[in-house]
Amino acid sequence: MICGATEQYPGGTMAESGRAGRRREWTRAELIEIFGSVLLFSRLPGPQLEAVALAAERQAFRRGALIIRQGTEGDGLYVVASGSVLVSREARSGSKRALNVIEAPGSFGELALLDNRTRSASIEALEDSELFCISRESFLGLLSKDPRLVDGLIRELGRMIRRLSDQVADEGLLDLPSRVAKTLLRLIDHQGPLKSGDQPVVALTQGKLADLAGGSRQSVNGALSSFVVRGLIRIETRQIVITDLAGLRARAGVT
Amino acid sequence: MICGATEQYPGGTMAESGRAGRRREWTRAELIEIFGSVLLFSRLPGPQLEAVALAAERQAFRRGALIIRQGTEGDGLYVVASGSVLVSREARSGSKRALNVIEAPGSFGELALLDNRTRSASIEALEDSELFCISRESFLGLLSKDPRLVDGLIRELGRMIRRLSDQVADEGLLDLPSRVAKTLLRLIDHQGPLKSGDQPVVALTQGKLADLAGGSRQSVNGALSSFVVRGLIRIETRQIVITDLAGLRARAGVT
DNA sequence: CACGCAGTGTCGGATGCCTGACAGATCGGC
DNA sequence: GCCGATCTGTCAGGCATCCGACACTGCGTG
Repeated sequence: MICGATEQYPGGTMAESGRAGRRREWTRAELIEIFGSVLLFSRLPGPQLEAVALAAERQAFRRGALIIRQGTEGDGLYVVASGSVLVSREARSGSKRALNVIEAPGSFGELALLDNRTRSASIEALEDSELFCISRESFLGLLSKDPRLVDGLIRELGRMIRRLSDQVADEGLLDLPSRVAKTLLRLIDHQGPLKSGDQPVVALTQGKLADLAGGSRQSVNGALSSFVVRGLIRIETRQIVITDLAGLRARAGVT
Repeated sequence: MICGATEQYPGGTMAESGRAGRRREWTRAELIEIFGSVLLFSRLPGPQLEAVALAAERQAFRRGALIIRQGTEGDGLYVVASGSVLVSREARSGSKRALNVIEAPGSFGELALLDNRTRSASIEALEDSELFCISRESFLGLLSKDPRLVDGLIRELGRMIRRLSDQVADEGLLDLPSRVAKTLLRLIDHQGPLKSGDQPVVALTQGKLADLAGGSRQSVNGALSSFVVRGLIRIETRQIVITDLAGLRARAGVT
């Protein structure tokens, strides 16, 4: 057991459930495609990518499953191959604050590579998802063999810092509706460019969106309703469709 | 002019003003001491530290001077040799949010090394301060010559991420008094261990502390007053003395 | 197919925090 | 040593947001 708990399907087979469901193994080409799309590994050529993928342990999680519990031991880096996960921190009081959503292809757990502290956040699967887990030891081995990985790591960390600085600054500087708008924009712009004609979609319950925006579910619902009135978005169950991207940008106060 | 604007003393000599005042040049030993204490350079041996110091341009700033303006061009890394600086972001509206205080010995501007974007935050001198500025070009040169620098950079970035994650989570999860308490704790624990007998001191005006904690000056003042009543702190002009560290930790909700 | 649970929409009261205002204290420059 | 600017302390009014409550909808599960 390289990467901690693996009993993600406690006594049952994985149910096919929407687009995330997937039982077959990945082909070599697919793996290279996925790992190469992760910023951390983006500088690596094909063969090295394959080596990374080989060092990883495949794991699958159902929608809602807890992948990492904040405060526990664990030193693995995870690559999200399919599906998406929610990064959140919880206070002693039980209330929790969501920090980020990571969609395939993406990665999380980079911090555990740098120090040996306990997990700083909890990770939950937003849909049925498949992850690849690479132990700290394996990663450091790869790192020493290929300095291009260092480059990717630094870029990844830099991006995280910019994002987090933004979030801290927005918090308390913007009112809730603006924060909601900004959160929506943040979520759609780090899911790649969309196919032409399609409208960007944020697939989250309003509750989780509220955790991300730092407000109560009710208030976020109110903000969203006001956006609907102005034709900026359309609300569907478990997801929000952006119908007027420019208008939403304006509402968020982005130039 | 390697590191941007340098006219920090517009037509005047630097006034001796408290502990920060300092006119003479630094000795080689002092430079090594300072640079070696910066996490970014902590892994480098003496000779390399000296090389780094030689690549840096010395600059001095008066209390209150604007060192970097958010949104401007600039690619230098700064080392704080004496004094302290405030990192903050401002919104279009003019209101600003302080992110962090960096005291000597410390560094800022690491992000500019990673990408070529404009400055993501403004930097202001909290006291008369002396900085050493290293251009991106110089730094990358040093980086390629000594891989130990990479190690330091990654550690530095990792620490920033943990700190920022904490801040985002606290925001909106804690009420203002708790946030104020936590901000005070954060400020004193990354200024090194104190001499025995001394009580930790946070040298900030209540206004700037409010910017850091994400509240209004008035509310922060109220929170501080309540701490005084409970004997946790003592308020002096332009600084706050922690008289009951354990009590303050409890108030912040830290175990 | 029917039930249960999760998600959505909406109220109204309670309140923490902000805004604006002002007086006294302290600092720093002339 | 004086004076302006900065900093601290405090109050009252207003409002954004939270919280608890409840009805309705729709998904997925047995």
